[in-house]
Amino acid sequence: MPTIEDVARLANVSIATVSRVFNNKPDVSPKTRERVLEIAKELGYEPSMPARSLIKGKTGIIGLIVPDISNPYYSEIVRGIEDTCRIRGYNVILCNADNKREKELEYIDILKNRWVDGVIFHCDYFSEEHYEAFTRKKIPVVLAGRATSYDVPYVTIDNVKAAYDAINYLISLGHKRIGLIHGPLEGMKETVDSVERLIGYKKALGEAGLEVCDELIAEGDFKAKGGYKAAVKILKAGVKPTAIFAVSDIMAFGALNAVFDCGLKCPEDVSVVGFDNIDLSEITRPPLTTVAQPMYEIGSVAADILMNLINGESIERKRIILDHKLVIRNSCKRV
Amino acid sequence: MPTIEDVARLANVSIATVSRVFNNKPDVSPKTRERVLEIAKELGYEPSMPARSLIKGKTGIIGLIVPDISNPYYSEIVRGIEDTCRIRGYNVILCNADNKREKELEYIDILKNRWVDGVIFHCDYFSEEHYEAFTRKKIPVVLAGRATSYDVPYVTIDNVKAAYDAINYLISLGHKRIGLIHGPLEGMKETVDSVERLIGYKKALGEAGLEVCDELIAEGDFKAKGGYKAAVKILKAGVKPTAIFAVSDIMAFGALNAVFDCGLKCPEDVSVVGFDNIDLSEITRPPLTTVAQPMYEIGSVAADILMNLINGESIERKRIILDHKLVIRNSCKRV
DNA sequence: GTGAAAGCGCTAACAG
DNA sequence: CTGTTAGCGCTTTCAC
Repeated sequence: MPTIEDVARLANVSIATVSRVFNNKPDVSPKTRERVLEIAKELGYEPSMPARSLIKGKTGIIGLIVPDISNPYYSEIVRGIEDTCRIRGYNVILCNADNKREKELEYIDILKNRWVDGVIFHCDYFSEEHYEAFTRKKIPVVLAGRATSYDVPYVTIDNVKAAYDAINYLISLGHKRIGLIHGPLEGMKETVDSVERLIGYKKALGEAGLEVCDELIAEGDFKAKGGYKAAVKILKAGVKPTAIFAVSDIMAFGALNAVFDCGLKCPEDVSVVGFDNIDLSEITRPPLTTVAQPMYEIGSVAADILMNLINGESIERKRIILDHKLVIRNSCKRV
Repeated sequence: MPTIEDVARLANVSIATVSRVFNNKPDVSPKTRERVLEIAKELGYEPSMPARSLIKGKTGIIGLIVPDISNPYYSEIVRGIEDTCRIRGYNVILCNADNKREKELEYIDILKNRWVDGVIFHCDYFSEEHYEAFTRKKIPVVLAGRATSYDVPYVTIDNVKAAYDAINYLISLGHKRIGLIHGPLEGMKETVDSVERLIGYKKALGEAGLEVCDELIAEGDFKAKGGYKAAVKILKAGVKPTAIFAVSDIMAFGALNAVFDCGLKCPEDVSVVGFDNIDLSEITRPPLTTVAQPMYEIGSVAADILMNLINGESIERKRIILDHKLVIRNSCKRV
């Protein structure tokens, strides 16, 4: 590995000059610049980032903490983040934390020691402990896909409204007994997807004068099997639902199968609505009607905000609510 | 941000001693150690990784170049890699390269400048150019999910055998007209998944005395829509296939729908076999029979090999072929 | 325009 | 056991 000194020696200049060339500083004569570049190329020299980081106090790296990269919802967000960072010359350190407080805190620590310029964080519930950790360590942070009342920038969607829209659609189709499959509730903290969507669900029912029936509400785990089991539970309950709203597409996939396995048909007997609009949601049979949220954009916007924050640029808005959209396919029917 | 010096001053010791404490060197008196630790904790001091990297010539970071993290197949591999690295104290820089030579090379460059200790690489075809880049820059590299004839460690499965097994299964069920949906062929380089699986397909047919019919072979793009189109093409061809083998589950999902949309039933009229065994493959209707490959393990083993390589430990085997397994569900039927 | 020198925060001999 | 010192490779004054 050639260093700046090797280049300087062979080019008959000082290391300061080489440094100037590689930092595009103006005061270097064209001749010298050319010669330095030539020698550097010959040697295959390129500046060492760690050395640069040490002196500048910046690494050009951002940390990314997500629950689980193997989940399509997150991997799409991550895609948006990485793409956006790449464009602006940042690299991303990926951290899977499985929503475990302990792992998250450990990663925050590690990232801090690595001098990352900032981190994008995604967890089910952004707690005081999290806020404390970032604040104490003075790490710029933005939340992707999660809101918070703490003074931390975030980009997400309006989950209450999104669920509300989905249920209203079902109601507009004449459904009266609508089941709901939510995910883990995290002690009913308000800023958790499932809780917010549950609120939207109840709100819509309430406004339509429909009763909220506990038998129609079941807990899943954001996985297909969990969705399946929850759907079976709802389907086998006393009140026969004519529709089921699962707060994630993956769970909706499970629900779709549960419907069939219970000897029913979707959408003829039971309508199903999902949430997320992941790629695969259009290839189920029937194609899934779902609430689309812009995963890629959530990641991309979050990354942009973080990088602006890092570079001291002013942020117009710290709390960004992106639009969701009901994508109507063929899993719902008028009753 | 407190530095080692701050701690040294307040603890009344030299920075060398503080360094010793944080590197668990033996020759520090328990008293001193304790005092140093206490002060460090008070100050919230932890060693700076960039500084450490600079002096040690190692960063504890490994680079990870994959085509696309938002693809479930890759994200599962990545999961295995990250988990395994985490356990051994390494962090991972994630790079999406979309199989674009240019992006890959650029990332290799960046990772080199960042002094990553090694990289795990995944691309459709490992070319001379790639090999050259890693060799010239002296970056330890291991391929995950891809074989090569170059002197580079890799961990993958036997794609020829895997496809061969799948087709033989179909043949054993009495199928004679078996369609194949492959992915892009990359100029027919041998070490490409699709090419290898195509070879296995032909081999099985050949051994069974069945003819390879071009009309039964179509190209997809590893996406559901591509699989759908390819399946339609095969289904509408002159020779009516009784089975279709798609070399990825996602394409098989598309094929499943194509079958239905052509007014046929799976498995009654057409059997379908996929490849990968991603999570979702068991929730299709019918549940997909598929060739399972151990994505997580591929990543995990590749990471282990790389870290051993980095630490100069001897590698028992540089070329690891993990087992695949035919997972029989309900998408195939005897004819 | 260019060079000399002082660090960035840390580790690793080498003394004592 | 502990301190002193010389860098790791680079950027950034401050002179010339």
